[in-house]
Amino acid sequence: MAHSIEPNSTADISPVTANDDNLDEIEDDDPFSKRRKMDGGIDITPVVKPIREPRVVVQTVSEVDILDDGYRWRKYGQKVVRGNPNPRSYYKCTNAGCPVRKHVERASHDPKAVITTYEGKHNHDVPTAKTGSHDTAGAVAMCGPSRIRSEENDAISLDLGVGISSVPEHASNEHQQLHSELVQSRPQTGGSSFKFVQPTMMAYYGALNGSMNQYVSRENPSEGRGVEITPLNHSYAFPQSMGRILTGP
DNA sequence: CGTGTTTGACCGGCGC
DNA sequence: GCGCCGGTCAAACACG
Repeated sequence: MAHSIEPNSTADISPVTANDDNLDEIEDDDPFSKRRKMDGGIDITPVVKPIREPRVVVQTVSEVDILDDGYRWRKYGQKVVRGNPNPRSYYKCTNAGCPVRKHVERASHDPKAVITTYEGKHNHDVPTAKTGSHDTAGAVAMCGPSRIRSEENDAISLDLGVGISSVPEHASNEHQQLHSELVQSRPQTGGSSFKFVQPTMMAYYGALNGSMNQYVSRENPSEGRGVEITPLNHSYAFPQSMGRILTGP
């Protein structure tokens, strides 16, 4: 049992929009600021910062936990959390000034299910190739679904459209959050209560920062739970990753 | 040499 | 007030 993520019984696709009334205050400056200063430093974080980062949870079925979304991540920690024998890894975007973090953990009941939680918005373009070492010449200033690059590896490619360029000057932050929160919350202990969306075929494109969050779900929403409906046979453009996007407050 | 990973410790929040 | 748990930092280490 554990926290069963069963879209089956619960509504899997229900726009939650929990508190969209306040979700707006997205700080595009620096959502995260170090809050603690241990070495005698004075904490310079006067105001309470209700961290309201857009949080996108993507569940994928894969043997690798590396979801290659085109960005470079640096692991900064790993911890075993309760309710899950598998350790959770913490990553940060290596781009300077990019506050985006992501947590990766495997579902306790599904060794193949990888839950990736993205937090924050990238304020830069995708570095393109990871090892290409080529500048971001082709950084694709995309504003929407664009590339689903699959590193011919085991890494999964996921495109979380980002790019501040998408939203030129509408920094007025309208309620541009991911309304894509789909639901499935489990008020249970040790469980995780999150909402998830399931694009089924991993075709999800969410513009974190922007006014656009579009998920493109290929095929109809299967009702399978974590189902690995993903054809692991093909070296398809999208590898074995069918993901569900979950977003939580 | 530079970059990224690993690992232990520490801090802060929350619940009891 | 105490203890637990999640999250983050920083030093050391490994690899390319």
